[in-house]
Amino acid sequence: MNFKRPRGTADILPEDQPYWSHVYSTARKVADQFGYRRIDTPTFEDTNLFQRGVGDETDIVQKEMYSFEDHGGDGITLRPEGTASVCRAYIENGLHNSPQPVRMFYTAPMFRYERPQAGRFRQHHQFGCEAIGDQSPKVDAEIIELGWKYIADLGIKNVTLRLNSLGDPEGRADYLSDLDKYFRAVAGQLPKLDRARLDRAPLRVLDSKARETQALADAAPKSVDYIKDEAKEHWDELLSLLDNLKEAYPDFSYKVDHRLVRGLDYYNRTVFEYEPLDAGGQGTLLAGGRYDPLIGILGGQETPAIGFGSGIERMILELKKQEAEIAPSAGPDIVVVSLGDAASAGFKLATELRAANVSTILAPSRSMKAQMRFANQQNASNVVIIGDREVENGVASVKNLGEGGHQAEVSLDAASIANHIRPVGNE
RNA sequence: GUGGGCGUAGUGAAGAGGUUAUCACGCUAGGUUGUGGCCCUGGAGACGAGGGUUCAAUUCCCUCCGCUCACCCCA
Repeated sequence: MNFKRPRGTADILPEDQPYWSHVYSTARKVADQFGYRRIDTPTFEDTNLFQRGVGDETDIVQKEMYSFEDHGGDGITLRPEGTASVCRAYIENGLHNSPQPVRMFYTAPMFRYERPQAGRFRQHHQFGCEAIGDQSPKVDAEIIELGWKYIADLGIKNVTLRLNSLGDPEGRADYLSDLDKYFRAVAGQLPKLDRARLDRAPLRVLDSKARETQALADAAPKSVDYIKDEAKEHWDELLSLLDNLKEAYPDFSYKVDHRLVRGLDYYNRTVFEYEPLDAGGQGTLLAGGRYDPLIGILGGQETPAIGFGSGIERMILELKKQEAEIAPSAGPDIVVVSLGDAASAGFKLATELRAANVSTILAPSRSMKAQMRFANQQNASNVVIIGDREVENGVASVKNLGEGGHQAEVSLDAASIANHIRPVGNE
């Protein structure tokens, strides 16, 4: 009986790692440019944190959490998303005593019990950013800009930004009741699925994929027409800030989409989503919004906040789809090829080279030809060949594996050799 | 949870109701024990599981399992 990885999980093999390091290093670099500092929180948390934070009624909490009781009887859940944990950490560590807003980012695995499909897994990874402690629309714009720059710097093209405002909870009742009224009136034209949705989550009817519904949803009451006062000012200012972004990012554009709603309960006001133009099913690359009520819900003092999460697997899928150029992982500086009795001298030399910070792999004990082939497959820049002849004369043959294949005899010591090697294609 | 598609070496494919299941790439050993990429030769490695039909099934049928895509939902 062979073991298999659990459903919905993936082995990220060495050959795939160049994509992952590209995404991680870009995320880190962009976060850095915006002054977001890394935070790491535990992989598992108190189950109640997510029930309260994400929302008891959401699908995530209802049917997708990996929850269990530990040996001490505590309710534990593998984190299904990042925001609740970051807010918990903000409260628990008294980060409201730091200069506000507190800007933080994370990259971490998330766990949801789902049926896997393209771009969806039971364990997936997210890069997320959160700005906590500032209600200004400038922070909304900043977070949206950060997401834009991240995607652009990754090398992903043809992405659209959609955004919407859900207003504040107090003002939302009117909108929800009008929306409900509207859909009830045309319920006969809705597919069965959407009629069911109308009962449990009227907002979700808006982003239905059914053609019949979409036409009706387009004409439905719009959230942005209902928001007023501060929420309205906030929204208008955000839009004008976003318009300004076009100067710095010529490709930047956004579309207000009143059908954009988000599945997590904690959002208010701004919500947004980045998606490839030709997105199929699981298209969303990055999504987020403002969640001013959340920290209060979790027991902290009312603190405005906004953030986003983005799926790393989905970014990589899109990079591959767009055939983006990714730097391949580098081969070693040196492969040491040793013959017969010189093997121990070869091992010693490899050690000395590494001590001199030259990346060095020892070729396996095979024929000369096989060792050379090995060096080539490792993508090595140089081989150092030592046989009995070299050991006797205290030298080593250093050969560059580029086009010319220049070879020279060098004194058999790490310093001389390190001094003599070149990268491939730069002789 | 619902619905579609698919299960042959590591990967991608071919195959027939009946002796050693084919090909390519990859892996590995060599091509007279000192020079890689190309080329040549050899080797290892597979019919998802269980039942049924049949003299005979990897091939036909059923069930299960797995993978995959879509819906739901979401990154």
